[in-house]
Amino acid sequence: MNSNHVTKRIENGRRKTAEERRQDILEAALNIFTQKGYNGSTTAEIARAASVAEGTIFRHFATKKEILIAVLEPKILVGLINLDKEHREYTPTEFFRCFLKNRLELIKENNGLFRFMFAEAQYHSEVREALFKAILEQGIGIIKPWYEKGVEQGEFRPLPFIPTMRSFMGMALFYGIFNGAFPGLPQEETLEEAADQMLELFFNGLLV
Amino acid sequence: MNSNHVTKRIENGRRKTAEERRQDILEAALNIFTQKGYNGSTTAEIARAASVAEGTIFRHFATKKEILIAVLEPKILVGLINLDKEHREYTPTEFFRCFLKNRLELIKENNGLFRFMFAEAQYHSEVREALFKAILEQGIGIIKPWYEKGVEQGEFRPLPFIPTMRSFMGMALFYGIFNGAFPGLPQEETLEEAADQMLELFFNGLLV
DNA sequence: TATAGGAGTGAGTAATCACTCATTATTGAA
DNA sequence: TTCAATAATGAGTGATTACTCACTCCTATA
Repeated sequence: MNSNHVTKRIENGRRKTAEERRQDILEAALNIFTQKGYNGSTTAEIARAASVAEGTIFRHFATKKEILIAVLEPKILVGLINLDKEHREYTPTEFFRCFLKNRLELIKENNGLFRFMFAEAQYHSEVREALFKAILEQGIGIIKPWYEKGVEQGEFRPLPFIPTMRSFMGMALFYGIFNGAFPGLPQEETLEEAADQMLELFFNGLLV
Repeated sequence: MNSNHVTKRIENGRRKTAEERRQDILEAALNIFTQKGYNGSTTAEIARAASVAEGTIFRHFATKKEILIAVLEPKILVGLINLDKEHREYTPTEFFRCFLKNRLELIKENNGLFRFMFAEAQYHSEVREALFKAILEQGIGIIKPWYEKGVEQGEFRPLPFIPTMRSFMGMALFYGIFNGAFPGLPQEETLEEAADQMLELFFNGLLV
């Protein structure tokens, strides 16, 4: 007996479009996923959070895993920083400063998402490969040209690129992701200060 | 009808002790957990991997979650490095070199475990808190005295400790954990070389 | 040798899961 | 207004889950 059927409407009385419903579900799924992990979340829970019936979910996505992919797909490609807005002549050093601050902001704003992505990358090869590709693209595609420019101009020492980039990314990710995971970690600094301290070490090292 | 009952024995014909069985189960559980995650693993699977009946598991552990805790408990405390074996007069710089190599080896040997711990820390507060405590103990308890000694002796610049330590740990963890997760990452170096390159950057910085 | 009790077993259980589908609601076009 | 197409629904389904328990096996002691 399916008698009390009332489809939800938005203000102007229009029923939501299929695309809007899809987005509702994805948004709810991301929320639940980041809280409980993929395997710890149920489709019933996601449906409740999205205010739709469980069956509706499977009208928009064939399987639960398809939701996971659809959730991460647009998020994983957020590699493009808007360095270009000023666009005028960065020195390589300035580029690194700007890039780091940009990444730290991004990670801070999407903290749960980032932690979730790295966690699930272990268990889902699709996620792992997409994330791997994104990291490489940022590292090789964006950073490397600036790094080489810095070396050519005599601004940077000619250290091997991959290990240097890996250390740089490690600093940023550990600050952004783990600080979010362990909110008790002693950290008085603002994001701006944290970036400056990281850069001070990265550029000049610990030794006198 | 439970008629074909044959308890397994080890070489000398003795039945395993309760403690030995417990360890079998923990070892099997760690294997399964690191492959599929906590929620992705089933007690039936763990039992099969440990060559015991599913019921046996629940004679040794009250719940599945208790297995998780028992698996990680001894692993999480592996903070004590054996720097002391030579024991003679490290300079602070030498300490950092030795500590880093030691940690990289540890992470490499227990790669799946480390990734699993960080992943599950998100979803289980017990794991999170234990891990958090271990990180703090290593950072504050082990590294800090050496760091301060280095500053006093004029070997290190007086940078703020927490951000510096965080960057240091970030480099090490990102190398150890993510390199294990993304085996395709370009990395020709041995662990020894990787450590040296990390230290070169950490001590002297990128700028000329 | 007899026996008490701990260790081990695996079929059974209630709960929960992802997913289905018959039915109803809502739409835009004719 | 009618109607065909599409969207939404939620009870239902078979599979799977963590966990139980009645029972058997094993061993240490007397």
